[in-house]
Amino acid sequence: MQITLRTPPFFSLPSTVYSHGWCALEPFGVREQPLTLTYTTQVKGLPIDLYIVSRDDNSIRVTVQSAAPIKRYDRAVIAATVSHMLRFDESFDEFYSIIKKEKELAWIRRHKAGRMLRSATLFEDIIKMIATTNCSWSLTTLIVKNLCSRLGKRAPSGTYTFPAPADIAAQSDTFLREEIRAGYRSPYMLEVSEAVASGKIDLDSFYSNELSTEELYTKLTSLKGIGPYAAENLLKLLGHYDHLGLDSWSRKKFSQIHKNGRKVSDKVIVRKYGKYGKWGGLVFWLEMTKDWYFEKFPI
DNA sequence: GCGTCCAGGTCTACC
DNA sequence: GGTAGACCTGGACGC
Repeated sequence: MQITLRTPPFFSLPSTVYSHGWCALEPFGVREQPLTLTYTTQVKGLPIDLYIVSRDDNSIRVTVQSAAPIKRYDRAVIAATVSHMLRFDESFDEFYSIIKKEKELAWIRRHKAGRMLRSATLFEDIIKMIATTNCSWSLTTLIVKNLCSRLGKRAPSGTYTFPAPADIAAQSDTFLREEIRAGYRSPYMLEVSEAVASGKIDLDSFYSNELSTEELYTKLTSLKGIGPYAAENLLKLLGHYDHLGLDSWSRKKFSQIHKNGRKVSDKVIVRKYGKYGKWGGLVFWLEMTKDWYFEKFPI
């Protein structure tokens, strides 16, 4: 089955796929020539593989592979999932209008960059974000890979879906520590999974337009294991770019780009992007990753 | 090959 | 409110 979706203005599949490290975390995958974003998910319990490619006529084509026929009305569910992951529902007109005034940022417009890839659900993004904290990228990929292969559902291609909240919540702390290699993050992952699975937390409410960035930040940091770094980067995946989401890598990169490698305080970095208002976090991230758009993606 | 040290972000206890 | 130490792992390094 194939689904064709119209893309919004300023959309680029390569720029979205390589916007950050998410495309290297299962159940995402990337194939080259033509660039294809793959993702394993499920509709009504049926595991499916998605293959997303760009077309010349401002559209993308999604090829769906499944072990059983997909119902016609499930096409809308799949289309909504893809639109959500590629941020079709967000407008970047204001962002492009602001950066238009700056020559050094012209490349962003040229590359149609700015849309940051996200998972099918906020739950998946939260667990993945916890897996990025206080460890190497190789450990992050291992934890996520283990979660999928041990607790996800197998799709026709042999890849696995990301586990549902109840699937993680049903596990023991020991299992997550020893089999998933999540270490001390295990109780954090369990707590979030249990809260979501039981309905104690409604993550869909986090997408509400009525919530301010600060209200969302408070909600996110109230979750165990989510501190300033994780919350600020999750905010970006929720469409709020007011905060920078600083971590050791981006601090170092900033000092290399702007201060000749000299150490800089967070206050200095935050001040520099203050002029971009609510888009400051996005300008910061794009500046830090500019070389990815001109050289090879590092992961 | 083995042991040691370090980096990484968040939580908790303490001042 | 600010700070120190613990948490856990992979990788780098020295022997």
